[in-house]
Amino acid sequence: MKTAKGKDKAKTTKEALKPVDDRKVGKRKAPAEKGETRKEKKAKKDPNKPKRAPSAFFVFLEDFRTTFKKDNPNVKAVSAVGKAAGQKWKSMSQDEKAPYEEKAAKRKAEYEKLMDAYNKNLEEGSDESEKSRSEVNDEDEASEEEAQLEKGKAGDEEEDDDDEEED
DNA sequence: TATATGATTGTTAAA
DNA sequence: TTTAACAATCATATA
Repeated sequence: MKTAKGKDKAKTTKEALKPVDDRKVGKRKAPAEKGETRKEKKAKKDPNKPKRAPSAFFVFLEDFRTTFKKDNPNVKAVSAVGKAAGQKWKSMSQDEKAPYEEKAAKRKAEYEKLMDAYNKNLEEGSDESEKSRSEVNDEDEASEEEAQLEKGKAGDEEEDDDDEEED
C-alpha cells in the first residue's frame, strides 16, 4: 500500500537538492480566499481543542531549526529549514530517530489525554454555565497540565538499557 | 492591519 | 484502504 501520504502537495524535494539558502521567502502566489484555505489557523472554532501532537519529525524539527538557524542565520525561509530537516531526517538512522519518536510518543499520550478532557468538556459544557465552568476549568486544566508535565518528566528517566538491536 | 503562504514528514481522523 | 488535512515556524506579500 503506497498510501501516497501527502507527497502530492509536497514532492518538491527536487529543489531541495540545491542549496536552500538560495530560496527566498517571498515569491508566493496570491493567497487563496479565506473560505478555501485548508489550514485556516485562525479559524479555530474550538479554542479548547488540543492541537495535534507533533510527530517525531516535528520534534526533531524543533531541535533542528535551532541548529539550522545557527549554521544559516541568513536563511529566514521556513521552507529552507523544512527541506534541510527532511533530508537529514531521512538520512538519520532509526536509532537516531528513536529518541525523537519517544518524545513524540509522549506528546501523543498527552494529546490523547487532552482530547479526553476536551471531549469531556464538550459533553459537560454543552449546556449553560459553560462560561463559569470554562473559567474554572481553564485554571484547573492549566494546573493539571503542569502537574502532568512534571510527573512525566520525573518518570521520563524510564529507559531500557538492554534490548539494543544493532543493524 | 491581519492573515495566508511556503516546505518538510508524520500522525491522526474521517470517508 | 485511502485520502486529506493539520502539527511549528517566520519573514514576506497580498488584500
